[in-house]
Amino acid sequence: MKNIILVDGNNLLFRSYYATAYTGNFLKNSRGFPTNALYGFINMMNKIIEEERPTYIAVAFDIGKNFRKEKYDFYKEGRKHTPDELHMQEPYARKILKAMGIPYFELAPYEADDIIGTFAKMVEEDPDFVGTIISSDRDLLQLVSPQLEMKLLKQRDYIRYNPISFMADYGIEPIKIIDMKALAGDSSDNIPGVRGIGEKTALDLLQKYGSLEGIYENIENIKGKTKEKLETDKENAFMSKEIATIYRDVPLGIKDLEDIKYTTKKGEDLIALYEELEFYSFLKNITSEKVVVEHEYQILENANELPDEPFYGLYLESSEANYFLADILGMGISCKAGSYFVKKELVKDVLEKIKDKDIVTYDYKRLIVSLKKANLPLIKIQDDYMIIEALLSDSSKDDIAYYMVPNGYEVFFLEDVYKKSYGVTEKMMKDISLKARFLFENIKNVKDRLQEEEMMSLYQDIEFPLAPVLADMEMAGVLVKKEILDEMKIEIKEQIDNLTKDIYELAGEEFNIASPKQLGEILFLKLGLPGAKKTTKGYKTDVKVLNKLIGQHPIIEKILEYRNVTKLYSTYIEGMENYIFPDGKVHTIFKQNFARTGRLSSTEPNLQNIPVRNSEGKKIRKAFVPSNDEFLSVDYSQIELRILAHISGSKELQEAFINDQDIHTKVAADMYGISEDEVTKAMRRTAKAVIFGIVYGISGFGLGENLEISSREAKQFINKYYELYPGVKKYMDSIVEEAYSKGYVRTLFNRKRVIPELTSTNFMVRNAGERIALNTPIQGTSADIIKKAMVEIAKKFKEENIETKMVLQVHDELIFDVIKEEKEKVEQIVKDIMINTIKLNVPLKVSADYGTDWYETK
DNA sequence: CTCTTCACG
DNA sequence: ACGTACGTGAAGAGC
Repeated sequence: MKNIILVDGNNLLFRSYYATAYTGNFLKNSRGFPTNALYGFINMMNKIIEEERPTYIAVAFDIGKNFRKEKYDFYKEGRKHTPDELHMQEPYARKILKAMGIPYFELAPYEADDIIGTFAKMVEEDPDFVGTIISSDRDLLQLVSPQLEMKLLKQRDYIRYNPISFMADYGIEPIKIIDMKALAGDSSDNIPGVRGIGEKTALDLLQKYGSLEGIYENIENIKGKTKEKLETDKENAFMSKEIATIYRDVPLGIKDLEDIKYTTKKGEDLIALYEELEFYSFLKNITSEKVVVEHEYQILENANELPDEPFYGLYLESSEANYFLADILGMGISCKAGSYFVKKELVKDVLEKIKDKDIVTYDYKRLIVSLKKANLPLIKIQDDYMIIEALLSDSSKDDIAYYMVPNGYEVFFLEDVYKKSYGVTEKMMKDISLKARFLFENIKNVKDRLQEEEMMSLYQDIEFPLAPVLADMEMAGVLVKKEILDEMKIEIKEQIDNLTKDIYELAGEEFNIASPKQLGEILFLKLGLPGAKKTTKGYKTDVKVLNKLIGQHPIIEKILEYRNVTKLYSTYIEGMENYIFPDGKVHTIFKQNFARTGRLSSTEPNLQNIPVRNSEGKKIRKAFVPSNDEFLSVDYSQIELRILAHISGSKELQEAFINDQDIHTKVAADMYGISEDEVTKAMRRTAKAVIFGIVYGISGFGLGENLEISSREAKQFINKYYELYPGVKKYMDSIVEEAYSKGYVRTLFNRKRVIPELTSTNFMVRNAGERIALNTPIQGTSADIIKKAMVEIAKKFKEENIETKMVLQVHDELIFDVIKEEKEKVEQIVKDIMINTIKLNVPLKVSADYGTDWYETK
């Protein structure tokens, strides 16, 4: 099959330019020549080649006069003139394509769309071809056909349309895009359409009457204003249709599609261009493409064969992602003298031999659990490459292959390793030893970078020592009483059955209540309830929507209850039972370096989202019981707010914490201008919502939704808060400004988060970036503090020979499985460390609770 | 495989 | 005028 790719070159170049242009200070080479558009353009072309694997390709550009504009003066009127900085880059886009071996076309008076249209026609005349059009311009959707898809580029990703998916989204055939433009017009091209008719009405009309012509033939069946509008602007409609129609017979001067066959070309011309533009990263990619790291290794037969050296790279490969279920596939060891594959049977001897040496590994926590599980000796490790890379890179990956493959170390990705069920192949042994070699060769480099980024202390004092602490917590596990879950199961099953029956009766038919699509149709079509909100697929039926409908129909409350109980049933009862190991415990896996703020996350099962807010759901916690005598839960009170008080320097806020006031009551009193004993529950609730919202960068609208008040009122609350706490407002403004200028923010412990959203041209995405800038230092510092406390607690427990186990962390809370003789001592140590692990300008406060199951704890 | 919904801090 | 609170993980539906 011949795969053809048709690229809208102008569109890609424009998008790349505007992606970074708004700052006014974008990429230039050392001679001041702007290169920002080209940089993005090359990136996109490389990605297209890599992802689409074209066998035929053409890029189309606009050039010179344009026949639509010649005929209709207003066409594309009001468009800003192409900025000089972009104009200068245009010829280079052509040169680069030529050097890449990618044919491009431009021909006045036609536009890029018409050129693509012409190729589309040629594709349809040859059944051997299939292909994809690439652009963010929706006009081109009219060319979608059974042979030709379109990748419609969006801000961050894209949607792929074929005739079927297009029909599903729009309810009309792709070619009818033309008729839609004829009716709704297009403000970006200044196509008038019919005044007063937008996309929604246009689609409705087209779904009914098929085409623009069909609509006017049936004009008598159309009522009211719409009819009037259609009659007034009939001429405009047909003219708009003409303008929107892509021309498909551009004289391109090629024989057939064989003329645009693609053959990779990355020769000297391209190198020269990259050098001129100073695109060193691209240069490295094309030159390093040939540089595949050669790798020799030995299969170790005896531990004595391993040379005695001071420093080794060690990599352990598991048979699956969850290391509590996995087996050891083998181990790689690398040192100056060479690289070795160590089979499972020999791991023990090798570990004995190197136990006092310097060792760097990848995923220390996995190593500890895997060795322990296989009854192998645990050895001391100096560094964990995975943790270091996670601190350094913007998106963390738990698969070492992501760091190796781009550098020429050719290994399988874990996804593939875990798929293989036919034992340890030669390729796998090679890969495993190569991974160890990669660690050996590159650890110095990443540690230097860590030093440059000033995160060495974060790594050495917190993240690295935390890995074995988490390993111990995971291995300790939490005991779950299956009998209790089973009891609840029976009870809840009955509730579900009853609710199902009631709902069917109230709806007048049977349907899948768990399907938002079917439920939406029942509620809003069949029962005709008001307030329908559409998503792309159907109606929204989430809690917010349903809550607004309470009182309108008795089915609503039943559905809410149904949602409650089925969630409990499938996620927390059945779901939890599936994770219980033969020892009667669940062993969650904490992801240490995944969350962008530095928080932990918990998986298989997630023990950080066990119900607590709702009294029915909270009962699940009765099933979690201590292995020793009691649970102790110690949580920080309002840690994020205390951090805000500290880093913002707000004197008012700090004082409130220093005086140990109830912060929500205090803020409520200030906001309403009354004394604290006059504050009602509702006032406190409002203040609390405002305080939380501030930390997240909320808008008046958002707070209004949350409190069910008007946006205007909500905005007034927010302004009042800023007035009372000017330090907070100042912090918010300055951290956002700093984030824009540096491109990243940091926590108190120097953890860094790059925020690419801030460079987006999209208003929405940029706003989200600002909120991230605001929130990350707060959430992240809180994560740093509790991580540090955990390390210190584990250390102290060890020193004092305490056998009580720390078992869970839930962001601002630590849970211990306590031996009763150690109770007082443990509580003292934990509280003391949590409070004093860092000195802020405000005191930290904790509260402790005991229980014989998790339900009783608090 | 993506979307929607809902559980937690 | 935009579209509307940060950070997660799991389950079910439906393509």
